[in-house]
Amino acid sequence: MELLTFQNLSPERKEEIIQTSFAEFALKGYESASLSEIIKRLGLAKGSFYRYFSSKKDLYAYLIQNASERRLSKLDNLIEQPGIDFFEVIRQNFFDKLKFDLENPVIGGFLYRVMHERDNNEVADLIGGLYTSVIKITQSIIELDKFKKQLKIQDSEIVAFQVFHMQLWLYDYVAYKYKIDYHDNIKRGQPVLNLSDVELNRVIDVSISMLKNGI
Amino acid sequence: MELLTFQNLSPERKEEIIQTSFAEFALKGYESASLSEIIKRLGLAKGSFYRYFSSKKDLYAYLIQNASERRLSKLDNLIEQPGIDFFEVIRQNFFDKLKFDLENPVIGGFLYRVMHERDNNEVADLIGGLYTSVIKITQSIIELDKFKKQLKIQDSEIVAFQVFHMQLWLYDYVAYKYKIDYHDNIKRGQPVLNLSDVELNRVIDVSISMLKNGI
Amino acid sequence: MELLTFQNLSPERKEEIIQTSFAEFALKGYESASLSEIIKRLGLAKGSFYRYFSSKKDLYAYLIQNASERRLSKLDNLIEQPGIDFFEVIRQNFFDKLKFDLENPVIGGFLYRVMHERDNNEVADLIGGLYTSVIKITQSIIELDKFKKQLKIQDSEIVAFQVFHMQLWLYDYVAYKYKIDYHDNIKRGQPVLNLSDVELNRVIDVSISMLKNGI
Amino acid sequence: MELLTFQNLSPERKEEIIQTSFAEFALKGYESASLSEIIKRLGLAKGSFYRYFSSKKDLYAYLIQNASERRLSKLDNLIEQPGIDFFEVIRQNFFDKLKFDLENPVIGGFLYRVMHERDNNEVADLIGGLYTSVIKITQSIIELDKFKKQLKIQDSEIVAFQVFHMQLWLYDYVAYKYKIDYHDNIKRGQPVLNLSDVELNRVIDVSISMLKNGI
DNA sequence: AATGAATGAGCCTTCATTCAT
DNA sequence: CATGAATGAAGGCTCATTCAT
Repeated sequence: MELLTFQNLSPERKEEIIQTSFAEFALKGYESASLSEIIKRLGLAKGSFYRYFSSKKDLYAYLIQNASERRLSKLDNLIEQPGIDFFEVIRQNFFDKLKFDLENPVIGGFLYRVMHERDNNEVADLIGGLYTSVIKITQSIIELDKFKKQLKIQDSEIVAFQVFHMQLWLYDYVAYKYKIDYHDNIKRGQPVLNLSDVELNRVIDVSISMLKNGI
Repeated sequence: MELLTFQNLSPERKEEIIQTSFAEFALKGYESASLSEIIKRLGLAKGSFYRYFSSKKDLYAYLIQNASERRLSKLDNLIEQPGIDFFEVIRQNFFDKLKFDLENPVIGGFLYRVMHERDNNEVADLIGGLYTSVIKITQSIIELDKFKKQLKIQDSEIVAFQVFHMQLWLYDYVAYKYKIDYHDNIKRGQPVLNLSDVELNRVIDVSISMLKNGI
Repeated sequence: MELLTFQNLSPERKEEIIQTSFAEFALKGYESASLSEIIKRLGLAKGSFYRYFSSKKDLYAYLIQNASERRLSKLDNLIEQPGIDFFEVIRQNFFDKLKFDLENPVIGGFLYRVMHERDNNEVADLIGGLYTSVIKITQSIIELDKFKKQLKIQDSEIVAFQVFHMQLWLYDYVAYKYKIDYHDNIKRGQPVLNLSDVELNRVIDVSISMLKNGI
Repeated sequence: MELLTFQNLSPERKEEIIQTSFAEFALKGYESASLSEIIKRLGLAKGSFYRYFSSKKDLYAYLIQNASERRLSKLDNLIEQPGIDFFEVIRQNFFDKLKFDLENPVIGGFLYRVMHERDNNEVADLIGGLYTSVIKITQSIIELDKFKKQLKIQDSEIVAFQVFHMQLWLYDYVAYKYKIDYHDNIKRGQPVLNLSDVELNRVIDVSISMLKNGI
C-alpha cells in the first residue's frame, strides 16, 4: 500500500495525485496506463513517485481501495430500518451507485474498468478479492432472515450474482441508451449532468421490476 | 482482415496460429498481448507474420470474426419452431453458450475478454459494433409478436440488456461457483470436462427462472 | 543493369514498371523508396521483380539511364547551326528542360531528386558519373571556339557549373514562384498545364540576361 | 525542440552528442540516419536519448537550428557600412560560408544535405521554412535602396534565387575542382585544411565577376 | 521459368524501475 | 530527503533479398 511519505503530503497534493491517476487508469486500463504520463502530468520527479508508492501495482491497489471507500454504499443504515422491503434496499443501492458514477465519472469509470480487469493476471489478486467480497456481502444481505422470505429463489449465491451484475450493467445501459461518452467525461473530469433524477428513477424502476417479477 | 497469404496456409498451420493468438489475447488482453510472443511461440520469422496479417489490430479483428463464427448461436432455427416458448429459446441459447465456452475455454475466454474491452479506445471500433449488434439482435427477437406477449416488461431494449448480460455473467458464475481457473485452462488449452450437463442445466434452470419470475 | 527477362516484357508492361518506379523514387528518394511498395502496386510477384532487376540499386541505375535518355537535350543539332549565338543555345536548352519537366512531372521530379542524392554514399557512384558528365559536356560546348570568344570568363569549368546549376534551380524557382506542388503533380502523374510558354519564356529571358550581363 | 535534460548535460557531452548526430545525418540523410547507430556510437542507453530529444525529428530540428546559428552570417554588420558595394557584401558572405564549411566539414556537410532534403515529406516543414526565409532575407537585402540601383535586373526575387543558389553550388564546385571527399572528411571530422585563402578568393572572385557582369 | 513464402536484422519508441548525487 | 539521470528490455513494424517449389 501507499508509503508513509505519501500520507505526509498535503491533502490537496494527495488529491491531485489520486485524481490524475484515476483518470489515467480509467482511460487506459492497468497495463496501458503509463506511470510516466501520470508523473509528467503531475510535474513530479520520477524518484518522488517511488517514495509515495513502491510500484505501479501498489498505486493501483491504493486507488482501488480509495475509490471503493468513496463509493461505499450506505446499505448498512438502510438494512437496519425495521420493516424495510428488500427491493427497496436494492433500489436505493442502484440509485446511489448510478448517481455516484454520473456525478463522479472519473472514479466511476475507474471502478468500472477495474471490475473488468479481473482476468488480467497481473492484478487479478487485487480485484478478485474485491469482486468476491462484493458478491459475498450481497449474498449475506440476501440471507438475512427478514429478506430471505421475500425471495422465491433459495440459492442466495446466484441471486447475489444477478443483483450485483445488474447493478454493473446499469452503468452500461445508461451509457448505451443516453449515448454517454464516458471517455470524454473522464477526460473533462466533469459530472454527467444531463440525466435527471426522474429519468434515473425510471430506469431503475424497470430494472427493479425485472428483478422482482421477471421480464 | 487476414491477407491472402494466410488463407493459403495449410488448415493445420492456420489453426495453430489462430489458437496461439486466441490464447495470448485471452490471457493478456489486446494491449498487453505481445505479437512477438505469439510469433516466438509459433516459431515464425517476424516478417512472416506480417504476410498473414497486416497489423496487430488486423489479427485481432480476424480472431473476433473467427471466434464469433465458431460460437454462432443456432437461435434462428429455434425461433422458427411453431409454438416455441421464449424462455425455452433463451434456455437453449444459454446452454449452448456455456457448453461451448466450457469445451472451448480458449475461444470462450477470448470472446469474454473481447466483450470487456469495449472501453479500449484502440479497438473500440471493432468491438462496439459487435456489442451493439448482439444487443440489437436480442432486442429484435424479443420484439417478435409471438414472444412479445409472453413478457411483462414492454421496454424491449432494457430486457435485451438483461438477457444479454445474464448470459455474460453465467460464465463468471460458473467459474466462481466451481472454482474454475480459466487462466489455467486457457494455458493448457484443454476443455473443462468436469461439469456435467446435469449441473449445467441446474444452473441454467435457476437463471431462467429468475428471468421469468424474478428472484 | 536490367536483366534480359525485363527486356523481353511487352513494352506496355515495361512502361508500367518504369513509371511506377519513377513515381516511388521521385516521391521518397532512394533509401526511403520501397521495393515492396512498387511491387505491390504493380501486382508483381516478389521473385519476378528480381528476375528483371538484380537489386534495388540496379533498378535505380536503370531508371536514371532511362530518364536521362528521355530528357536528352537536342543541343547537338542546335550547336551545329552556323552563326548560332551561345546564349541562344542555352536559352533553348533551358526552355526544353523546363518544358519537359513541366510536361513530365514524374520523370522531371525523379531526375531532380536524383541530382540531389549525390551525397548518398549508397548511390553516389551512379550519380557522380552522371553529374560529372553533364558538367563536362556543358564545359566542352563552352570550349568550342565559336562560343569561347563570346564569353568574358575564361575558366570554362566554373562557367559550366554556373550554367548547369542555373538550369537546376530554374526548376526550384518556377515551383517557388508559381507555388507548384510537385509532390502532388507526381502523385497525380499529370502534366503541369497551368504555365504558358509566354510565362516560361519570361522567366528564361531574365535568367539568360543574368547569365549574359550579370544581375 | 531539445528537452531540458539535454541542456543540463555538460557542454562537452552535449557537443559529443551534437557532433555524432551531425555526422550521421550528414552522411546518410534524414531517413537513413539511424538513431540506434548514433546512440550506440555515443555509448548511451536507448532510453537516455529520449530524455534529451523527444524524437528523431526533434533531434533533427535541433541540429538544423544549432548548425544555422553556428554558421550565422555576419551580413548585418556589413550591410550597414556606409558606401558599401553590394557585390562586396556578397563576396564577403560567400567567403565566410565557404570558409566555414571547409573548416567545419561536418556541419557544412550537414547543412548542405539539409538544404537538399526539402522534398522529403517527413521533414519538409522544418526545411521549407528555412529555405524560404533564406531566399526572403536575400531578397530584402537586394531591395534596399542603396543596393537596388547597383543592379540591372529589377526582379529581386529571381536575383535572390541566383545569388543564393550560387552560394550553394560554390560548395559543390570546390569539392569538384579540388576533389575533396566530403564524406571522408565528415567521417574523419577534420577540417579541410588544404585550401588556402588565396585559392578560395580566386574562386570567389570569378563567381562574383559572373554575378556582376555575366559569364 | 515463375512464383510467393520465408527470412531476420533493423527501425523508432516507450516503459517501469533504480540509484548516485 | 528529494531529485532526475540512466537503464535496457521489449514493443509493433518494414525492409531488401533468397530460395524451394
